[in-house]
Amino acid sequence: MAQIPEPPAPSSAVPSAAPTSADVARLAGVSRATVSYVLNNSSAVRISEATRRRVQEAAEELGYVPHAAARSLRAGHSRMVLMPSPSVPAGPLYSQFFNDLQWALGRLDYTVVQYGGMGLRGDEAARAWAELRPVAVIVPGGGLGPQGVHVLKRSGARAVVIMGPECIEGAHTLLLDHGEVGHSAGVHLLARGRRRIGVVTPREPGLDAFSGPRLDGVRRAVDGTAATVTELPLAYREDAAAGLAGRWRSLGLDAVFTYNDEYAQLLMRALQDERVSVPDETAVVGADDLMLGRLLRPRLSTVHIELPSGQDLAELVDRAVRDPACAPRVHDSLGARVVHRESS
Amino acid sequence: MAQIPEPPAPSSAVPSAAPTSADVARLAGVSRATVSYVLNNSSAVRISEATRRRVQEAAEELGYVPHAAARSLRAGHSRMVLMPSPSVPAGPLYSQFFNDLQWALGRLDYTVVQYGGMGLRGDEAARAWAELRPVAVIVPGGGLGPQGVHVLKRSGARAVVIMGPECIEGAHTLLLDHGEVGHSAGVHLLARGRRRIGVVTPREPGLDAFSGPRLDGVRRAVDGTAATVTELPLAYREDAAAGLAGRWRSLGLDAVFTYNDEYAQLLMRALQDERVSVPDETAVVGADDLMLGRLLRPRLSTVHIELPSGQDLAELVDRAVRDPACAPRVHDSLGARVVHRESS
DNA sequence: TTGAAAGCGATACCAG
DNA sequence: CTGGTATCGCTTTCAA
Repeated sequence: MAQIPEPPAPSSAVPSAAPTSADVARLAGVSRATVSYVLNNSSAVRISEATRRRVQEAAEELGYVPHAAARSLRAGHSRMVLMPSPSVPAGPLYSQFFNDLQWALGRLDYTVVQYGGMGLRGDEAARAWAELRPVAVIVPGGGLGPQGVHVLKRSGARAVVIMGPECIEGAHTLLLDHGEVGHSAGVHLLARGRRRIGVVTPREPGLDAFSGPRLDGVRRAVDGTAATVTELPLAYREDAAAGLAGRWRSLGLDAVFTYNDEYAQLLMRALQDERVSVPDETAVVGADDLMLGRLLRPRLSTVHIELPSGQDLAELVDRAVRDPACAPRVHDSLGARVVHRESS
Repeated sequence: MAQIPEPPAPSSAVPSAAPTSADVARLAGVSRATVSYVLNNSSAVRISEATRRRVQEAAEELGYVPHAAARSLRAGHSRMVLMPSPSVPAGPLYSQFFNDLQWALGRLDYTVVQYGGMGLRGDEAARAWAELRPVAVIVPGGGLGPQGVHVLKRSGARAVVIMGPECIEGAHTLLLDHGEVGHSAGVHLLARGRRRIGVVTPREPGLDAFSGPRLDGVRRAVDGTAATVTELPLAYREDAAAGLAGRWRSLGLDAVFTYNDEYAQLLMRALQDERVSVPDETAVVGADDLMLGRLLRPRLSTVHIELPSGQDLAELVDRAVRDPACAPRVHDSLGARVVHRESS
């Protein structure tokens, strides 16, 4: 099967096809098997130093890069940990967590891949993720049913970790009960003697998954007391905040819990521009304990959220991967506690 | 073809291996080829309605999920756009951009994958990325040489887009010259009559790639004038800011440009706690035009950065993929302009 | 110590 | 209209 050599490609044009291990083998004058042994440092077999060097030089010269898909197809598994990216731009809290996690999993020799699920919902998305045959999947936020988990496991995922409000059959769950966040805030405000509590919820779409439970948490806290809860939808814009602040006194509230510290900053600024005094007239409590809260005057009281560390989650994933028999557990995480500063 | 129903699998056990197209074919009583035709809606071939339904039902029943690696191995290409994730937690500006981009590429039927390169540098990393055989690679930040670009192209990447300070042979480049950011700020401060300019640079590692050029930009702006530039390293912590503010008057500065709005907020707060008046005694200019700047009092002057839209970049990628002959171009982007508010 | 060859799962060509 | 079959690039067992 004589092969006509291709003409040398012009240097700036599209380079000829990527070299395969067969090309390396040919150049080194050995078989593909030998190439594989050398390049993977296979300990099951001893290769002479001379051959080893010839292969390595050939690989270097051709700029050989192994084909991950072919490899994992053959191996029947990969070390890819898949993490669908959230559909809304993540906050600083999440970014930090994700970075830690990525680093920690990297140290354990996993490859973290953040995948744009794009519009697919729940069990639909699970199918798309399963096509990649990841060894583990970490799903931030809910929306994945037992069906989806099953699909993933069937397709080879040895661990499915859900970070969300409810635990799902078959999956490890990091129970992130955002209700606790609102609840803490509510309890705190009640204890400070506040009775008419406003709750700012973002008008921005996609945040409902968090803001809903946080609101409910406040409701739960005041349940059975004489206090009231008023929902205050607010877009993250100056004019919207000014509007809300403008009719603030007519609302007759003596406290407000905002979705997070950023909304608190927005509202507090608008209230101050309206000469509504904080905390005397209205107490303000934010959430997420961002740095900016410490920089406000008065300093912002906030609900600190203790996420599991990236390190911890990485270890959980690794354990589950190595021992798939290990029963999916529910981990009650997300400690929420109020950091009392000056605004309440 | 009577099929003995499998006993219901124990719900919590590891499911049996993922079904392949061969399993579907067997259950439907057809060949694997037919399965492939049906499931891909192949128009090159006509399949009877009856067969079509049988195949689809079989696939449904088995919970068949195609194997992406096998598919792209066979096809010789994928529609994966790879984007190495930055090594430092990204700011809000970048998050927003990335989300747009992901969405826009999704609409063009690409799959965006953010990949944790983890510690590998430059051309080393390129090899790791090339293993995935992506159809395009978008690299935020520099650090990739012509070699790396070549490796990627050889391995099948039809487009390599670099978002960084210098243009690289063979790659499309979005020239993000952060020097312009500092330059605008410097020019602005000079025009406002300031002569002794401090520049806050983050002590946090990993931000040097941005803060260095921004600092140099200010230097360039004052070059040939009587004005001076003083670098002020600052960690993003309250105590560090208080320390800097404490010795502020001894520095004898009449203006400061901070790395970004967040550092500006941190410093401004500390200055105000020290009764240093802004802008009378010291003008403050931030960068990135974040919402928080508008909420400070005095309102923060800042350098607004016009990133290319995710939409635009997605179209650039798509064009380059469809027509690889299209010469790599350098796109001068990142318009930087000062938004003058009250702090300067 | 090295080589030949059998697949991994999906697709597309060419016969029937 | 449908079924064999070669093939993508790589790993690994078995023979030489």
